[in-house]
Amino acid sequence: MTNMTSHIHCQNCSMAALCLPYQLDQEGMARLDTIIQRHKPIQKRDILVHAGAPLKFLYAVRSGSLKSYTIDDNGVEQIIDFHLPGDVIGFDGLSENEHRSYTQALETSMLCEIPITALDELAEQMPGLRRQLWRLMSGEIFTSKQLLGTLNNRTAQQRVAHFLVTLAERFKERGLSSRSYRLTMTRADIGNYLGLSVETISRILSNLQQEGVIEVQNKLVEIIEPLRLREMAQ
Amino acid sequence: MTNMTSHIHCQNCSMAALCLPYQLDQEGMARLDTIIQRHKPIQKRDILVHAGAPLKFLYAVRSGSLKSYTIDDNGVEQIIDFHLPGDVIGFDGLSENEHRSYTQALETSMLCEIPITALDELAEQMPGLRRQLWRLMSGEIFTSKQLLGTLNNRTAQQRVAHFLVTLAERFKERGLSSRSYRLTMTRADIGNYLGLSVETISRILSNLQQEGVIEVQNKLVEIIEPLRLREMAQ
DNA sequence: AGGATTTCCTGATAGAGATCAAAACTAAAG
DNA sequence: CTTTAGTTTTGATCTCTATCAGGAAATCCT
Repeated sequence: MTNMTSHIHCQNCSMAALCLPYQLDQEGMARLDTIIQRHKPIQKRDILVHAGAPLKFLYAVRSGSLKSYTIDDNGVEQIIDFHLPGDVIGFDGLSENEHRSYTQALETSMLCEIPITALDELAEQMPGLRRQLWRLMSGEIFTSKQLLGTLNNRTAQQRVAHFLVTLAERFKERGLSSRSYRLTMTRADIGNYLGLSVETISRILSNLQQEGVIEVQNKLVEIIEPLRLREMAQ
Repeated sequence: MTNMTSHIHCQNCSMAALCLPYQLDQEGMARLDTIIQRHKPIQKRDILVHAGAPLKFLYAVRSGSLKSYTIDDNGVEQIIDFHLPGDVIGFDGLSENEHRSYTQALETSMLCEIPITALDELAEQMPGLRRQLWRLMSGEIFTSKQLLGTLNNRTAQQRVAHFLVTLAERFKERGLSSRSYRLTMTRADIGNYLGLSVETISRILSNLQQEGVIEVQNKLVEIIEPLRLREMAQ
């Protein structure tokens, strides 16, 4: 074994249900597993993919978290996504065969590397895999369009509440606590993503704490009143 | 012939290059054509699909234009997309097998109806079709994420300029004039989509006209200085 | 550990765009 | 052709959040 993580397979991966193997049987998982490489862990601030680089692989997050962002004409970063375990990175690049955004680790993270051409061949033979690819892409289309609605016509407090609720839901899907979690991104990242200034994020987190809806201690968030928070998000 | 439009086929459709048949050969187009139904024209204000309805078909726009929107908990409409000829409607629903948004005609429009199950079977056999489906979905992911960046951290004028430029580009792709076109949506629709009030849209269109960048007369837009407009969009 | 750097918080001010209000215009319907 | 409903425009005011500024806390690095 050249790789200390080579004992990890789709068949025993806890994220399988969210990831590509969803609904595949044991044999299907085994076949998918053969084309997937376990990527060495990447460290905080490391960049996984650069915008413009040829798209050879999709990446599935095994552990940790990352952010994707573009850089506009003025050199300003615009965060478009935060990735958690089970998420697949790179779908936005399929149409042009190159990555359309940068993806950077927010903490030490483990990834699976999925060669596109092999995946295409496999999808031809496996209807379940094909359907799951459609599901994942479709879900990404839906969530990003829903986010549009969230950002438009909503106050700063509603946006932040929505962000916290959505994160909680995502952690729950992954078998983690939806009541308390750690933010791996900075306040500036959250602000950038939601179209708000750092100061506004900080103020609103403080307000939500004063109102007893959440507890915040640095990166740690505890949701005290989930229902009220959900109401605030509308 | 029971249908006055039954002589229209993918093989002679002017939108084929933007739509599903992209890169298919004559035989491929013919096969795709057999599963596609020509839908009867729908009138302005008619609703093509309701959010929550089971997703049996995708729709390709042949002519006309439509808007897609969700309705939030407060009953407020949130427009998430405008569809032009060649666009495929319904990808956001694949993940849950039901439509996630309402789609309404902005003017009399012609549509092609594509049964999902038949499309899946065809995609299994035709790598080119499969790849085009991926392209279209991937493109939709990219553009909606890019729009996020456009709405965040941008002024009202930049948003409107971006909207006008993007529309011009889309018309150009479709072989229409990118210099002058007709807006089929209301100012209120544009505002809703861009997260701005009707009044702001109206004021900014007036300003752009005063500055000589565009001419607006009711629904008709003429772009006088494309480069300056593009600059304004950043 | 100790200094350096980044991140976070809080206050004060200003400005972009929402909202309120009303009139002018356009399109649809009788 | 007249009426009516919907859309667009313009003006005045107000509010939310960006920006500027300073300091506190946390984290990184040697």
